[in-house]
Amino acid sequence: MTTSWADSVENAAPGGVVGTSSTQSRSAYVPPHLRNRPPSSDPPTAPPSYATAALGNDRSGYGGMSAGGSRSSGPRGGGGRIGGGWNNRSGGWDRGREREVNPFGDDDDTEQAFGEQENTGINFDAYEDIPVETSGENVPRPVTTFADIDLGEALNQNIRRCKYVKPTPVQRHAIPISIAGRDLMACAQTGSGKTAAFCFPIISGIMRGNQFVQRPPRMPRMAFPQALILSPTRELSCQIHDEAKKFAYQTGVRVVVAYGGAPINQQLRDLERGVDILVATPGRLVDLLERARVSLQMIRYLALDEADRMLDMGFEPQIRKIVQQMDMPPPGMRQTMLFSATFPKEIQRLAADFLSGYIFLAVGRVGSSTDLIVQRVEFVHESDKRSHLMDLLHAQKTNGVHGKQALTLVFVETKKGADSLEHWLCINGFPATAIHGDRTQQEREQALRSFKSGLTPILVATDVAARGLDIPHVAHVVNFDLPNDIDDYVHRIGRTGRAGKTGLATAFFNENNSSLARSLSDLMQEANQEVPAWLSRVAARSIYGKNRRGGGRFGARDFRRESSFSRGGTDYYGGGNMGNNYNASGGYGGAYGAGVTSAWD
DNA sequence: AAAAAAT
Repeated sequence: MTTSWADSVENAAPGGVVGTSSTQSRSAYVPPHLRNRPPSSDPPTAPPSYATAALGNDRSGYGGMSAGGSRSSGPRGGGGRIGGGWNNRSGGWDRGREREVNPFGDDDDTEQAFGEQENTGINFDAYEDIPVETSGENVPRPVTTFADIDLGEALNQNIRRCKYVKPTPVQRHAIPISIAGRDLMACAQTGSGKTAAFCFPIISGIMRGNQFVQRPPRMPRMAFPQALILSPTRELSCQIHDEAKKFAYQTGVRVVVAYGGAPINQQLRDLERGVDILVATPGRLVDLLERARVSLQMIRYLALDEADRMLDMGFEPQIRKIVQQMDMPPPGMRQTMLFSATFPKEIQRLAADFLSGYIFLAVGRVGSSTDLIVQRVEFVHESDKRSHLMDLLHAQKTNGVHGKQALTLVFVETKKGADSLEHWLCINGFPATAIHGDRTQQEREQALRSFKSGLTPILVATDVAARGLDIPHVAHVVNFDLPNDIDDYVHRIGRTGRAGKTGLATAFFNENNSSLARSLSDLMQEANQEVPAWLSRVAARSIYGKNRRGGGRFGARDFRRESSFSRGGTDYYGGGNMGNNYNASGGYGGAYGAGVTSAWD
């Protein structure tokens, strides 16, 4: 057995790791990001607060719902998987059968692994004064460090391996809320660390709860996940799965992904080996439920990423089926977390069906409100779009950033449009690829890889790529065709300007987009962007209403406050009896060295 | 009207 980098870290980490059976001597190697850190900066292990925190999510009372009777005081699933302690890594479920793949890929060559990460130069100052609004009853106080909450040593190690030093604003608020067992509707720009915000509490909760959770009924070939994470696209589910695997590494918490377009057999095998957290797209999950290969009766956590999309017309029936018409415990018996950058009122109203006594959390729109993304709108007739795009691409050809070609993501309206634009770009000497829902899953993943690697630095995409995908180094988002919904615009431009980096978003506007004029103009104004005079004129004439968010710093407001406190929509600090406001500043004091980053997803 | 999501 090779000495993994992870083992070395563990050995180097002070604080007395409980349950580590050190049968062999390990080197005392300290990885770069942990050097120069005083031992005292490590989170203490298992402070007394842990016991009380654990009560917060004690939803084990729904025992009556499942068959099979007796409460199990021991670990479930056989094999003594958890063994009652944090950080039990070697015992149990994976013994002999498979070695858990190190998702950090740093077993042998740590330096190289970290050298490839390009997360220096993060502009923490840009996040200093992010406004935060919470509403709901008894909102738990936010934390300022990961150590303020005991997530468990194994998870803490993974947080360190990810080089997350400070929680992001959404994490500071969302993690204590979900650790306290509360339902949550969270509005925060993708790229602000949402994935970790719901994964950390889930993983931690599964680890701590395992010895209390009822053993699932003995049903061969039926999987009983404790957490379900749903997302609207296959690629996003993959991405969440990859992230969750990192966070869950050597915690004993098993993460499996299931989505369409890929052979189901491997997914079935993965499920049979055991799953605690299932990441899925809705269609494939319904399939698995109908085949009776997955049961939701042990679900303790439900997370919907891009929740407003999941509840819009296209997805709502499937989501209702999964959440309300199968065997999932009802609200109050499970913990539900909804995340998105945008949350229209009407969707919030729908979402209330899935929640119980929830807390609404809004973190100021990072991407569009901090000048990190420069937004431009140009009037381009339909017939001129291609040559105009060509001009843009020519102009930026020379602007490669540190040797790497700047990536350009071009959004179009239709799948056909994506194909034809890709073809046109290619025959005109621009290395482009395309992604849309009519391509095979292989083609989709290939396109994404080829784009990320810079092999084809231009990606033409439909809205399949609009949400959630984290593609580093996207310098330019072009809205070749503007969407009809301003929320889609927000998600699209959010593919650039991530992790504190700057980005450019160019929109081609013409008479077909007049319905968007008003909201686009308002949005840009709020983000301190230069609004062209012609756009202001079109917006002023527009018969379409003002941005339904009512302007301001948040992607949405708690609709529950709307009726009693609607005074023009800008009064976020109006002193409603259920509202709380915090200022998120104070955490990013600049105490970071190169290569150390916060948890911007 | 379009896109996404099961086979």
